[in-house]
Amino acid sequence: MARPRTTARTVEHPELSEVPLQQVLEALVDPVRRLVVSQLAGAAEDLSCGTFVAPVSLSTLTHHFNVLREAGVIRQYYVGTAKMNTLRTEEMELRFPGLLSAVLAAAAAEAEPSRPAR
Amino acid sequence: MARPRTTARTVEHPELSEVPLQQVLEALVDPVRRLVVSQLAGAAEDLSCGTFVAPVSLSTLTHHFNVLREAGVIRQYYVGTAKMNTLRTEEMELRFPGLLSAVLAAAAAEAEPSRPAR
DNA sequence: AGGCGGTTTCGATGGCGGTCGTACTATGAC
DNA sequence: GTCATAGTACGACCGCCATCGAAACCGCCT
Repeated sequence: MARPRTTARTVEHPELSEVPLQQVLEALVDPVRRLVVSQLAGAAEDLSCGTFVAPVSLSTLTHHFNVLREAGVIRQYYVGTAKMNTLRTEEMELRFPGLLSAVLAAAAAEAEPSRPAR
Repeated sequence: MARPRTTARTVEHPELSEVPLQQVLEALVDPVRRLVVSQLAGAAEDLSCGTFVAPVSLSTLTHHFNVLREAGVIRQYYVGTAKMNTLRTEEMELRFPGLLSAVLAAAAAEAEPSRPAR
C-alpha cells in the first residue's frame, strides 16, 4: 500500500571543489573500489549496495562505499532500506578533467584482454 | 680505454604492455612521487636525481625513483655519476590513454589555486 | 692514488589502511 | 506488534609501505 516514499535518511556528500586530488587517487587505487566503480559505470541505472559483487565482506564493502563517497566519486541515497549508488561523472569531469574516464577506460581495457568491440 | 663502457651501468625497464594499471596507480598515488613526476613534466630536459626538491631524504627519493621506473612512468639512464630521468609520456599514452596527462593536469591545476600566469 | 660527489643498499621503524566478525539500527512486510 | 532485510558501527588484527640513518658503491677529477 504505502509507497516507498523518499526516505528520511540522508547522506553527506562533499563539494567536489573541496576534494583534493590526493583523496580521489587514494579512492581509485584500491582494486575493490575500482571494481565497484567499474560496475557502476557499466550499469544502466543506479545500483544498491547489495547488488555489487566483490571478494570482500559486507562490512568491508560498506567501508569502500564510504571512501568513494567522501572522495566525491559516488553519490548515495536511500530508497527504503536500500542504499543506491551513482557515479558523479559530470562533476568529476569538471573537477579533474579526463581523470575518472581515463581510469575507467584503462580498467575496462585491462579487463578485456583481446576483444576489439562489438 | 676499454670497450664501449660509455655508460657501463644500465637500468632495467619494464615493457609498458606488461605493466598493470594497478601498479601505475600505486606509483602515482604517492604525493612525493607525483611531485617528482610534475617536476619532470615541467622541465625542458631530463633531470638528474639530485636536482629534485622533495621533503624526504635522499635514500627515500631513490626508493621513489625505483617505484616510478618499475611502474613504467619514468626512464632512467646514467651519465657519468649522474642518473638522469625522463617521463615515458608517449608510451604511457599508448598504454593508458589520457591517464598520465589527466593526473599531471590535475596536479598542476591544484598547485596553482587561481593564478593564470605571471 | 686518493678523494669526492652522487647514488644505492640495508635494516629498522612507525603508521596507516584493508580486512574481518559481531553487534546494532532502520525500514518495510506480515 | 514481530520478523526479515539492508546496511552500519565498532574494535581488533595484520601486512605493507614510506621513511630514515649509516654505510657501501661507483665513476670522475686532480
